[in-house]
Amino acid sequence: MRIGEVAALVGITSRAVRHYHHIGLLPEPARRANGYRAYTVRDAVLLARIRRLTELGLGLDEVRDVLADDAGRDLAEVLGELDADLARQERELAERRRQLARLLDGPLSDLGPVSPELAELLGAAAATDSPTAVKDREHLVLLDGAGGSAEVYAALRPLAEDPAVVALYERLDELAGAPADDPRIGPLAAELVAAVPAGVFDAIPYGGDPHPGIGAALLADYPPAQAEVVRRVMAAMTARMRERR
Amino acid sequence: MRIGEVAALVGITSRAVRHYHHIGLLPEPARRANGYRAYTVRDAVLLARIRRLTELGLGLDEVRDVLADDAGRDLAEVLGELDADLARQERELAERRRQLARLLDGPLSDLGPVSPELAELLGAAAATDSPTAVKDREHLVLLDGAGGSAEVYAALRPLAEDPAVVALYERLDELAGAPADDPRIGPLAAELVAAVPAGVFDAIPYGGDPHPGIGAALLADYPPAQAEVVRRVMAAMTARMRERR
DNA sequence: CTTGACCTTGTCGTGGCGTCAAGGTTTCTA
DNA sequence: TAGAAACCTTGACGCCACGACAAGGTCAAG
Repeated sequence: MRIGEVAALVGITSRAVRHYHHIGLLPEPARRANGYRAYTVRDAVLLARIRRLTELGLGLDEVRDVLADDAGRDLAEVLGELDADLARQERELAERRRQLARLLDGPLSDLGPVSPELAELLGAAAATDSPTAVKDREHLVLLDGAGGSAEVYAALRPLAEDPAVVALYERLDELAGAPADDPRIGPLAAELVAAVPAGVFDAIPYGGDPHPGIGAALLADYPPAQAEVVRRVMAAMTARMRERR
Repeated sequence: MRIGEVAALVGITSRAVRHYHHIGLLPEPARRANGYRAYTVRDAVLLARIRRLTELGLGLDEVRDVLADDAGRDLAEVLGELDADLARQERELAERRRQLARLLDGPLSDLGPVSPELAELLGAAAATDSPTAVKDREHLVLLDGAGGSAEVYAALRPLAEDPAVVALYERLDELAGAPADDPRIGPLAAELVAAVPAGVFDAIPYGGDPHPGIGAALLADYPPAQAEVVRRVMAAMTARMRERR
């Protein structure tokens, strides 16, 4: 048989057969005078075994191992491992599908896919065009990906529903062009801190300061006066969280 | 933020972030004086979205598409396709696991994993060390991989169980060193053809001659006298099968 | 001043082949 | 008898999402 014939017989491509030669899985057969490979029935039988094993999901080097020790004992062992592997993959797949279903079930945030808990919180929040409010929500989305906790969201719920919070955001917006020593900074920071429900501090998982660069980048994201407010609010909050421990 | 910080924040590796830059999925941020990349919160938010999408199983170019059209419409569409794809993969996985279970359930042939139907037939066949019998079974295993039919196996069942067939194989063995004109060839071929149950011809799916090289290789697998017997048996069988159509 | 933890660019490797490229051989057909 | 179609040969690159390594430069702490 020529290579195309043996390949068609066992149901694979000639390229695959050549590949098996290349990696030493199948010995090179004799050649005809014109250089064509001349396959025997034995080669075809071997190829058929290779095909069945690869179709089960074995890698080519696993196939080589199985073919090497002719004993069926090793085959059973490898197949056992393979089944465990497939079971694991199946679980992962099912898990991803569950995540997907949860995403498709709820409303799709325009900030991308988020956890259903956060999506619910964002949906409950008062609608506003305030730029700082939008930024704040982006930060929530960011933390959501970094393992945001449903308890924090629950604790934030009353804050999100409070219509008064919109006014606070708007006062923050007004500081966009203000200098870093604007007199409105102090009072606004104090009011913001006071607005945060006490339960939030208990819910936030406190795992030590992560990286100094992150806080700096957060502040760099705001114009000077706003950054100063944010700095004060964060300082007050971390201080209060440190008290708790 | 430096690259390691933003990577840790969103839960990926710095290498992945650089990769996203390389393929244009994430724009290169500004550099500090020392050449380090300086990431903003916006970058982190983008990376978090990328991470969530890739974790769902999207490819990076699909992620790019989703991020490109900011509309949530396209996202739902892509996620729908993705779910269909995952469902397909899940079915394939389950199918492979079923095959595996069937293999592990029955006895493992020393010729490698075969369909349970063929395994059953081989188990029922009379035990023998005859080389031509072994070869014959290898051919069955080969055809099994090429979509062997359970009906053929059922039709062969009485032949396999017949103790007289062992004697036929042994007479074929004896022709190993004989010349191509040995007088035992004719009678043996006739008896072999007569031994094949009529039902086999109905069961064999006849799809025209596949490739001439295959038959030639089959004959080349035998010494001259045996090859002549095989040639006659096959000629008789194909002739009878052609009659049927 | 060293140590160690970062950062930079660039390149190779992964798995199982698919897909050209640039030829040579064989066989069928006009 | 020529030419086209269908084979075959070796060789090399592409895929996908990075991991691992090399060979440096940078920075803060002890």
